[in-house]
Amino acid sequence: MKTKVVKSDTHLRRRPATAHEVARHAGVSQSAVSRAFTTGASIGMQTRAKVMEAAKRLGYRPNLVARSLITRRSNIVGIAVPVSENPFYYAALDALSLAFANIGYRVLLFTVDPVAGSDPVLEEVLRYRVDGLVLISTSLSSHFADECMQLGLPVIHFNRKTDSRCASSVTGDNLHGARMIAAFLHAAGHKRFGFIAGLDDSSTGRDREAGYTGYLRAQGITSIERRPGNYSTAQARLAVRSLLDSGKRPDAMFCASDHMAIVALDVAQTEFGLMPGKDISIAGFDNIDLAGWRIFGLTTYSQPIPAMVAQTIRLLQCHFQRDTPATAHYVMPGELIVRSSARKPKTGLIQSNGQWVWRPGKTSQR
Amino acid sequence: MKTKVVKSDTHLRRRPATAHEVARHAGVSQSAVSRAFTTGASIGMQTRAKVMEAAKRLGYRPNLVARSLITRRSNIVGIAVPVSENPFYYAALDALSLAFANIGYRVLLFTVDPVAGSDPVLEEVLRYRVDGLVLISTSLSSHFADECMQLGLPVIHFNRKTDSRCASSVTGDNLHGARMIAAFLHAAGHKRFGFIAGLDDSSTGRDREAGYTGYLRAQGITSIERRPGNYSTAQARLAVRSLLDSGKRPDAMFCASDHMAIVALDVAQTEFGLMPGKDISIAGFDNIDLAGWRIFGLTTYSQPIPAMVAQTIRLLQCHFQRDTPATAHYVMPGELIVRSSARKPKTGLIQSNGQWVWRPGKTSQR
DNA sequence: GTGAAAGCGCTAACAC
DNA sequence: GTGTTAGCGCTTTCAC
Repeated sequence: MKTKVVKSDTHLRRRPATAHEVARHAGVSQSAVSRAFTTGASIGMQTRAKVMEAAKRLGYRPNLVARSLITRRSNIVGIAVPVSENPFYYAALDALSLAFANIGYRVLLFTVDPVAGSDPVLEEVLRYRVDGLVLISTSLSSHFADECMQLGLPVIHFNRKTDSRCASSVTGDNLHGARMIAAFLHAAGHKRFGFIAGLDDSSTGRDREAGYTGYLRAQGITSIERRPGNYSTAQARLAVRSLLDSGKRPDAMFCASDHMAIVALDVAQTEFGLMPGKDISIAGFDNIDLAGWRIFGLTTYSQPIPAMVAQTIRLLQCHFQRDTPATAHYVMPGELIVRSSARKPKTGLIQSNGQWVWRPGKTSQR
Repeated sequence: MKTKVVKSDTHLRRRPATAHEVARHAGVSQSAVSRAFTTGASIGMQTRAKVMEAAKRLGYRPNLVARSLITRRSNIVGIAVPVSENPFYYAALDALSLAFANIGYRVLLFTVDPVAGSDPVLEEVLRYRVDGLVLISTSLSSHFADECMQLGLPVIHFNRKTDSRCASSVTGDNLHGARMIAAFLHAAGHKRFGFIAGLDDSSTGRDREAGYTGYLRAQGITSIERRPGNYSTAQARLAVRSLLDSGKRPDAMFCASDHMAIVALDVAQTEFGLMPGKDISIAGFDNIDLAGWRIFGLTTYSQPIPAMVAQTIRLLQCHFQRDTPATAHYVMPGELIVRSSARKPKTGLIQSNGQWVWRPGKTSQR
C-alpha cells in the first residue's frame, strides 16, 4: 500500500461563525440575522443586504442543529435499508433519497439486518429526532410502531405491509402480480412448477407465495417444488441448484424477487446448460434494471418505484403539514413484463411503452 | 391502486420526555439524569437506578440534537454517493455505513449528480454540522475543501483522488491495475485494443486510462479505439456497440469499470454473437459481485472495499480523537482476477483464495 | 457524588 | 421592520 501523508498547514481552526458574530459585524441585532435567513420573514431590503454581506465575509452558515432544537423539526427522515445484495433496495433508496432532497429533506441512513428487523438500530435513530421514518423491506415491532405513533412520528413501510395500525405502507401488488405470473406460466402450458421463496417473515414474500400457489391450486396444481432463497445470492444459488438437481425438476420456476431470478438464470444456463424460455421458464418479481438486459431478458412483474416513492412522499408531506397522523396502506399496481426467460402464452400479449406486457383479457397482437 | 385509509385513534400526542421531567419524577436534579446517560460520568448506583427507572416509565430518550449543540459533535458523517447504476457505489456505501455504525456514527446520505460534483448539496450538509465527510467517487471544489479544512472538518475522497492538500483520499490502485490489465491482454496475444472510458473529469477514470494506454504505448501500440461510456449503462451500451460495429473492431477491450464491462459482455454476446474469452476479450475494473457470476465471468482488477473502508474509518477516527487535521492519500493494492471473459496468457496464473489471479512474475500453476 | 447555574446557536413571541 | 427577551434540551463547570 502506497501512502503519502501531508502534514497540514496549521491554519488556526476557526469555529463556524454564529449569528451573533454576523450581527455584530453587520451592526444589527441577532434576530435580524435569523430573519435574513428565513424565507418569508419580514425584514427590510437594506438590513438583509447588510446581513448577507457580513455573513458572506464570515462564511456564516446557519446551524440547523440549533434551529431544529427549537423548531422541533429536523428536516431529516430516517431510511432503513436491509443489508442485502438485492439491487431493488438500492434503486428504492436512490429514488427516495432524490425525492426527499427535492422537498428539502435530508436522509439519515441506517442499514439493518434483514432478519433482525429495524428495532435494534431504531432506538438510536429516534434520539436524533427525525421527522419521519421510511423502512424499506424491513419489519418493525408493534411496540416501536406504537411508540412512534404516540410521538407523532410517521413511519412508512416501503415494500412491506404491516399489521400494525400505527404505521403506513406502500407496496407493489404482490398478491395480484404473483397470480399473474402463475397464470402466465400456466397459460404457456407448463405443468411442473417450482418456487424460490424469499424471507418467511416478510409480508412481501408471503404474499408472492400465496398469490402464486393460490392461483395454481385453483387450477388443480397442488404440488409445487419449493426452496428457500431468503433474498440472498448465495442461498438462492443453492436453492436453484437443488431444484434443478431434484428428481422432479420443474419446467417453470417463479422466484420471489428478480434478484433471485437472475441468480436462477445464471445457474440454469451456466451450470445446467438450460436455455431459459425454451428448456425452462423462469420468472421474477420487481423489474429491476438488470432484468431488462438482453443477457437476462427476465419475464417479471414490475414494481412501480417512481409511483411508490411519490406516494410515500405524499403521505409524509401530508403528515408534516397538518398534523393528523392518519395511516394508510397503498398497493400500487404493476405490469407483467414479458421477455425471453419464460415461454409465452398464445394470447394476451400486447405492446405498451415499448415493452411487451401480458394482459390476459386482451387479444394477442404479436 | 387499492387504498385503505385508517383514521387513527386520537391518542394525545405526547412530546418526547425531557431530562427535566425524568429528574422531577425521579426526585433528582436534571444533571443527574444527564450523568446517568453519560458513560463514565460519576454518579452513584442508586441515583442512577432511580433515574433509569423513571426514564423507562416515561419513555425517555436523550435528545442527541440538543447534546450535539453543546458538545459540538453530532456523531454523524455525511456520505456523498453519485446517482448512478454502478453497483460499486452501493457496495461501498453499504460497507461504509456498516463500518460507521460499528464505531457509533450515523450516516447522513446525500446523492449527488456525478458530473456536477458535490458542491451544490454540500452547502446544505455543512449546516447540519456533520463530523466528517466521505465523498464516494465525487469531486469537490478546492474552495469547499479549503473551507472544510479551516472548519476542522475532515473530508475523505473514496475512490477518487484529489489535488487539494485539504482533503484525504483512499483509492484502489488504478494506475497499476490498468497497467496489469493491459499487460494481461497483451501477454495473451491481443493486437487490436479498445477502451471504454469513464468520466473524463474523474481521477479514477483518467488513471485507469493512463495506465492502460501507457503500458500499451510502451509496447509500441499507439492506436487504441476509445469510446466514452461515462459510467452510465445507456452510454456504455452505445459506446460498446459503436466499438464493435466499427471497421477496426478490437479483439481486446478494457472498460473503466466492471459495470460498463458487464454491459459490454451483454452487448457482445446478445447483439453481436461474440463469445467473450474466445472471439473477444473483455476486462473491467472493481471486481463487483456480478463480475464473479458465471454468466459474466469477468476478468478484472479488484478494488479491496473492506480494506479501503477500514482505512477510511481509521483516518476519520484519527481525526476525531486527536485534533490534528493531517491529510493522507492511500492507494490500496488489488489483484488481477482471472475469469473467463478474456483470453489467458500462458504464464503467470496462480490460484489464491479460491480464485485465479495473474502475477506475471510467477510461473504458471494451471 | 450531587445540584445550581451558565450557555451551546438558534427561533419566536412580544413590544416598539 | 427591528431589537429585546425567553427559552429549545442538553452538557458542563463550579461549589458543596
